[in-house]
Amino acid sequence: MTGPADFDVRQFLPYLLNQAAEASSLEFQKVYKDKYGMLRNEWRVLFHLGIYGQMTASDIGTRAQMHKTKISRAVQRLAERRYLTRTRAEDDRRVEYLALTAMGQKVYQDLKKTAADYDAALVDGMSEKDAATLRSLLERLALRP
Amino acid sequence: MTGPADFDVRQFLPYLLNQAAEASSLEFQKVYKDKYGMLRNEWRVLFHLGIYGQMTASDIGTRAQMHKTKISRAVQRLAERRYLTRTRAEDDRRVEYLALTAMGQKVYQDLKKTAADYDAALVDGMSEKDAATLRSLLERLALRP
DNA sequence: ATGTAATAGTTGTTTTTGTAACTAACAAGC
DNA sequence: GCTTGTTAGTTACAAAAACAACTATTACAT
Repeated sequence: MTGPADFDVRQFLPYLLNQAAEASSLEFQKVYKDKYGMLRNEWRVLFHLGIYGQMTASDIGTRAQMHKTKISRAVQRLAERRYLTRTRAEDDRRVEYLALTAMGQKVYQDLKKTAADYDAALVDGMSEKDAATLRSLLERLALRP
Repeated sequence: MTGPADFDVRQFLPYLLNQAAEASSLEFQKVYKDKYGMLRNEWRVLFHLGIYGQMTASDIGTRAQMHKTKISRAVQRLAERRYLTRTRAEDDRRVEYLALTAMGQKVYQDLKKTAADYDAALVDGMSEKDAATLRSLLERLALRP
């Protein structure tokens, strides 16, 4: 039985997850940063709009588990760069519909392709099965309340 | 064959890793933050010293893949709280040996125990085998240059 | 020995984030 | 209709991270 007494903190999941997340984000981060001047939160908002089309800031918050201030600022910057448009809802004037512009779509497609390639490099050497297990467990950990 | 065209960005490893890392860090973060007023980098430095005993800031940097400014500031705060002591090396006066005080050790032991419990909760419901696969793949991703 | 480079660690400045408080619009109960 | 509460989103301020420049010391080559 493995108790707390001989627990190896180097194997602590939050630590391993952070290490892996930081390391694996590094290379891809450079792409959206250097090429498009984007921050991580902006990339997240962008790809959610790319996937789902038009949605509100709250929708994004729910889907991406992002706080509303992060979204608010990311949306501002993306709007400045003309990657998205904001449309006030007519039935509920608190709400704003967000959608990518043509330019935003192009950036999304480009980044998505780069992401696909980079993802392939990351799982290179892993078995299909292990990679699938990894993704599924990560999803599960991410959804944990 | 799965090409970039139909790649689902929601399955992008860096994204999943960041989501899982953020979510899983949350609960534990509160412990070292609220109970000991520590930041993540301080917790990292602390547990490295707890594991390896005396080491230099550079050693920690190598082991934990942390930048030296992060370490420098974390060490400062830990020293202020009397969780560690700094000893100038006699043979090379640029170097400082860091080691936990008795109080630092106690904090480390307490956090380690909490971490062990929390880790157990995280893997609860996973098979032993899957949990092991997860840790091993994370380690591998973390070490990627 | 002496100028050049490298290493250990710190400090200063700028960006980003986190937290809380805020405005505006809507909803519901009485 | 008017108070109370809720939701959408923004803004202000404080905390933290990133990045670059810095000091001090040692190593190395000529």
